[in-house]
Amino acid sequence: MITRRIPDFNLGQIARSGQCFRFDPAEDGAYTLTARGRQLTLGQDGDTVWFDCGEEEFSSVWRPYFDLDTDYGAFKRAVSKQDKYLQAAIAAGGGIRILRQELWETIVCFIISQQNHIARIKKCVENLCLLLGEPCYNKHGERYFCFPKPEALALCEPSDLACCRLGYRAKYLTQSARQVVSGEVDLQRIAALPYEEARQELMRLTGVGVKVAECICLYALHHIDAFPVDTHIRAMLDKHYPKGFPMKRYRGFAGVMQQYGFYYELGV
DNA sequence: AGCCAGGACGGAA
DNA sequence: TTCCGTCATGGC
Repeated sequence: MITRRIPDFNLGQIARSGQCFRFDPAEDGAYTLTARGRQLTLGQDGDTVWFDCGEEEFSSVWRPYFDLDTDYGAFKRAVSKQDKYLQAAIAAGGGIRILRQELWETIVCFIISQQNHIARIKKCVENLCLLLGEPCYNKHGERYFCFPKPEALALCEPSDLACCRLGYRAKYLTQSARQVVSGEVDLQRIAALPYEEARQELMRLTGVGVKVAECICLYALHHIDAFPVDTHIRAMLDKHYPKGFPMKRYRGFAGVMQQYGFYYELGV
């Protein structure tokens, strides 16, 4: 068991922030997270966070996953005092962090996310893991399912995924999986590219447009200057930034502000 | 009971 | 280029 005092960290906010769809509520406000081929239970009491794992796993996996070496207070202090909207967003969701999720998993999840509700996205992802994910066992001997590898999806026809209720997105997944397995799209290479080039390469995948590509850049590749505009952010921009969002002020980390805004717009 | 969701695609103009 | 109809599904 690892415990750390972590400022600007709120587990509930992170779990609800819509970046990762594999947080499940556990006992006493704790969460079980399935990610990076593992399953972790973690919880929080005030600014003290506990991780049910050893020191080595914490340092090599979860510290980078939750971006714990970054000072989010600095991001928040960069927000203009006159910007009442972002100040309120930070007051509501200042414990959010930009995660470092696996690339392939993020591609699949955000292809599923298009024209879909978060609650149903979670269900679709869960269905997919049950159908095609490898069964694993956590440290308590409980079975769970890892995220399906591209090879498993590439072997499927869209009709094979019918039980996952993905709708028209099923064909996007099988097609993208084949592009990855064939090497037509090289994820290893994309992971090493700068933001603009990574975004462009990701958009070669079937079912990945500008918005989804930017989500992947932000939530997997940690290009925190990516600024995905979905319906919620569109509403935020129209209502509160009719003259345009102050991108220059937040150059280099606008994606963090996007995430505060998104969470605030969700109204949770 | 509809509305709409973290949009993308293909074809038309 | 931009614009528009279409695509599945079910939570709310």
